[in-house]
Amino acid sequence: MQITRQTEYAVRTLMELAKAEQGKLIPTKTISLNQSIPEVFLKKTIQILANAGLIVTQRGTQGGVRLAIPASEITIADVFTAVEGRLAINVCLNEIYPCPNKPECRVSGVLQRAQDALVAELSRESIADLVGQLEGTFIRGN
Amino acid sequence: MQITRQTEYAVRTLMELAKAEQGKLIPTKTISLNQSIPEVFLKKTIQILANAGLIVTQRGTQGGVRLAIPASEITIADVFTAVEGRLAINVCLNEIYPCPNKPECRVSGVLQRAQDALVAELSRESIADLVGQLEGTFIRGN
DNA sequence: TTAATTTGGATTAAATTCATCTTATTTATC
DNA sequence: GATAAATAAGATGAATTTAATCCAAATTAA
Repeated sequence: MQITRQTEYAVRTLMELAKAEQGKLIPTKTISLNQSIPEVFLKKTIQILANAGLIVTQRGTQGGVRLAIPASEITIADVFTAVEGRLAINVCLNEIYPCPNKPECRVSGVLQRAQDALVAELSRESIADLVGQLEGTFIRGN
Repeated sequence: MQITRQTEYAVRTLMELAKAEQGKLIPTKTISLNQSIPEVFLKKTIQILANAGLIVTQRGTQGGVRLAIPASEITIADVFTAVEGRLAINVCLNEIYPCPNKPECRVSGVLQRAQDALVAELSRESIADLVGQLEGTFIRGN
């Protein structure tokens, strides 16, 4: 019942990018050093965040990583979903899971409500909130 | 970010006992069959619940398992804690974890609030609620 | 007292997940 | 072309989860 290290790493990576100058590319190594995240593991995390459309990567010299959308539009719940996949605190809450007695199952009922409460809190705050950033200052790159 | 199968098994085990006649001993095998829980694995779960003081076990012929306290006094959160240990959705939320910048860390802040919301929901309902049982009918054995 | 039943507890093992490391490739810039 | 940096595939080791085996201890009934 714990999030993985990678999920926290992802949140901290996005915070690091949010704190940087708008649109500026930050090398993975810098994030790794600033946030004490194992570099090679961070690379994988960055790929995940890029595939999820939360960040943009740029190869080559002067390359690096930057936010793809404003930090104020990335909720913590978004990060969780990007890294861990669809959030489900129990197998049975995954719509793919073939639990035969789903509608009337009272266990899944409680778990669903608990999960909803969790997600609501995680959706309440954005990366921008975490770094104490003012809104409306993001300039979309191209 | 998922509970273990064992935690769900524990909830279902307690529900099974709550549905039984008050104070009646139910053999592990019966619970295993009724709830489709691997028998040997269930034994371990039962030991955990017994150590947590939620159930009472009795060896020998006609032996089995029964609730140690009224089903209305066992919340789902209690079961989670008994099986998974102190509930903490991130390592840093464990008071033992030596995160140097705990007080001002905003990540742990969000996570703490999310966890609180989760626990609140899990504490709202008891095993008795899950089986739709009337309260006040429990007779404490000796 | 003996046999049957049932939990207790230790050990082992398979499967999965986590976290990290390795190595090589591609891309961009100077 | 040399260099810097991301991309990608995959290997590895540790931890966790889930499960199975086996034998010991306790209790009850015949």
